[in-house]
Amino acid sequence: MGRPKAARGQGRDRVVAAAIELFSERGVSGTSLQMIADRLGIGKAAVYYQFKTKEGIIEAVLAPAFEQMRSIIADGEGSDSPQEVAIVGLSGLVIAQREVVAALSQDPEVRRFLETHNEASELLLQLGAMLLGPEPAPRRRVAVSLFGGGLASVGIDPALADIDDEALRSELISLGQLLLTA
Amino acid sequence: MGRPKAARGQGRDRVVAAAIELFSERGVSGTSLQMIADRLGIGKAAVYYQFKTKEGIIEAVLAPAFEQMRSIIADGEGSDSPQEVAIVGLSGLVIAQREVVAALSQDPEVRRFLETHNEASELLLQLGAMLLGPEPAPRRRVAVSLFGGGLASVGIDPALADIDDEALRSELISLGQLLLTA
DNA sequence: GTCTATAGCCGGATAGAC
DNA sequence: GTCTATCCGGCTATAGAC
Repeated sequence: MGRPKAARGQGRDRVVAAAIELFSERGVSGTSLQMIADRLGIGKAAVYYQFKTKEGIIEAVLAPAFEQMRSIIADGEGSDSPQEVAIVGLSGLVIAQREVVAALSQDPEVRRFLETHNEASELLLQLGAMLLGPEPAPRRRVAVSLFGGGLASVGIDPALADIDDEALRSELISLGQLLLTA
Repeated sequence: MGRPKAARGQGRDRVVAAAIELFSERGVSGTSLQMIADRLGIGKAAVYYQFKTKEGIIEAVLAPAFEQMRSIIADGEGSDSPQEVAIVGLSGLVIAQREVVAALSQDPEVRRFLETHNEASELLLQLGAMLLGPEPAPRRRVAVSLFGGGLASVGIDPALADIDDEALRSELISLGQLLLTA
């Protein structure tokens, strides 16, 4: 019992925070456990104490974003406009987790990770379906792909760093509606 | 003299073609020279005969895309609507070089490459300026980022594989105009 | 919880035979 | 132009001291 409960998990959280920074700067493949350890000022083996494998770190980095996606999907199921829910929800997700979303959707290593984790790919498919709606025409399908890919890159675009979160969020929602109701 | 001229450069071209495939599947950091050699059925040292460094391969992969960007910029300079030229030109670029464009704009290793090659970053800045126009409002700036990032991901989206090039190109142009004139 | 040390593998890159 | 062999360094991961 030595230590207060509040301290538990801090080590893990610090590793995850450093990993997010590095993943978005250098990509997952370009980030070594040594780099994560160096950024925290600890040794490589100390990182292994928190996570037994690099894949475990990837999992922990992605977890909160997937949690938020689950909640968007749940919201959409009770709604009469799932598309609207998805546009608003995903715009909020990008704002809330800029770096994570970038790593999430743009990194090839993460794509490979998803291929071996069907529950996660399933979430992405469901969100895609919400945006597409029933029997989408080619134009809508292109628009969904454009919006999805664009969202991720907006999250990390340094050229937009001066725009505050609320303004960015409302622009994204409005541009999403423009694209997907065209 | 032994060999017909047509054969010259074939070795290099084969390496570049294999590299493009692998870069878009696994990212630049996730692709080793051994993988490139294996895909061609040759040894690693044979790849080094064509390119002295991995960076040389990256350069050769990106070169045609940058060439096309230069030509878009040149077209825009004589036009009274550079924004239109950029939308049409970039949509065509995505179609012409789907995999290259993906690696180009989404890979962290390529971003690092660009930081050390100012001529290339300069081209991207000029294209960005063409899309933005003079004194862009925040909404336009977000739209440009969304369009740029979205374009790249449309190029590699397997869900759009059944849409033929000409249809995709015209949808992209039309969606680009919608976004950027809003 | 963090360290040093080490195992074992794979990375980029080079030399030299064929 | 392709090969084998090799160098050296960095990688993930583990073992064991503190």
